Amino acid sequence: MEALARIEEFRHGRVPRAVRRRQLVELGEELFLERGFAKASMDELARRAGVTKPVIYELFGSKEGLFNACLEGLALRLATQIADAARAGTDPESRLRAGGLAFLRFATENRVAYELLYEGRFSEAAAKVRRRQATLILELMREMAPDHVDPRELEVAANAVNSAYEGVAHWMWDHPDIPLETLADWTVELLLPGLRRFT
Amino acid sequence: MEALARIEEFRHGRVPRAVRRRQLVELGEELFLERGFAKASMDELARRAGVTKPVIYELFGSKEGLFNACLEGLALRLATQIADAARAGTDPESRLRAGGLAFLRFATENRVAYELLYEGRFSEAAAKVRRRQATLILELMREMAPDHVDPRELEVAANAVNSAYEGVAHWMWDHPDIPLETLADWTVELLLPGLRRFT
DNA sequence: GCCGGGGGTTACTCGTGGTAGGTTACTGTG
DNA sequence: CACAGTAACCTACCACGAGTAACCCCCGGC
Repeated sequence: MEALARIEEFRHGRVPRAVRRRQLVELGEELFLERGFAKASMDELARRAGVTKPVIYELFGSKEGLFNACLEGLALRLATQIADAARAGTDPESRLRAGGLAFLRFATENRVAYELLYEGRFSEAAAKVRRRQATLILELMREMAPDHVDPRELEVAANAVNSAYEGVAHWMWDHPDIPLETLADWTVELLLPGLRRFT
Repeated sequence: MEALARIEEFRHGRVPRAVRRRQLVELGEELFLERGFAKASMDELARRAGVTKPVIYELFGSKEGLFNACLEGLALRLATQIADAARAGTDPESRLRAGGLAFLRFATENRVAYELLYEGRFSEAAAKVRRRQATLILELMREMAPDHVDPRELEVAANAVNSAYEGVAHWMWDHPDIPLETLADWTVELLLPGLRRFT
């Protein structure tokens, strides 16, 4: 902290790599959130950071590289919020309920950020995040599942559950009048019966 | 047919708007499938069509406009295949089974096309296609649903089902060893119990 | 024969991702 | 204290792609 403060005082705005990197990721996140990936310009980021482009390219290699770095934090926040909520429950139903609710809450409170996560399927970053999410759900399910279930089938179910919640989130954005909790309940009621086999 | 053939003979490659339009949509579809939206260049499309860019812009207004036009056909094919399959069944279970299977089949046989449909959530076209798909499922469900169910809840369920199948399709691409029919069965078994309330 | 308009082209602008090569400020070493 | 060496940074550019203004040319109808 105090070390950072001292470092920030470098004359001429000159700053160590690590610090500049963090600053750019932060400003980049803002910019991507405002404009989306395609319309965000590296020139503008450079302007906002009071730096020139080669600095950014030195640190991140490419626009996609910067994008990946910016998604890191977002994806982590999402994953931990869901995991924490789900693992607070003990029985399968309460875990699904809590996890789903946490996800929908995240989706409302960070709508733009969440949309950003899934912008551009071609971005390898987005695909990775998607997989990570599904894996997390898979882990959570595995913790409750008996041994005799086909692991492949469990995997498919985890993916389906993940995507189903995504779909619900999209619907939710178009219908803000329906309370989030109601939506979470509906989704649980839809998915839970089919999930009982895995518990 | 014969009228078209006569028209194609126009000297200097000069051709009526409607014909040029169809040709460009066809070539555009190819190009987008090859390169994806972002990396497909209008200059190249123009080259391939043996035409210059202003012609394209005259007909479609913008790159997104062309993209929309190209998605039209794809989305239509997808929707009709699912609808036909689903409506062939009589009871809810067989309809879900048939519809889901049709979707997964489409996803395998037209993988690139399908990915294209969902590339770029910001593309209004993609969002529209997504909504249309969900609406189709909703229609199919409504045909079997009793009167007492909350229409909102039904809508949410339709979206969830749609997205769940999307997720399964993605998993499928990463695991080609699992037969499509098995996957379809698993998905039905996962979703059907929760859907019985709506029948 | 002339003229109106549909179909097409040339030749640009402007913005943006990306880079080569030079410059400045700080740091450790004799 | 001079003097590398290096980390941070900048100027000035390139290539390329979306989109456009202004012009052309050929055909059918009068």
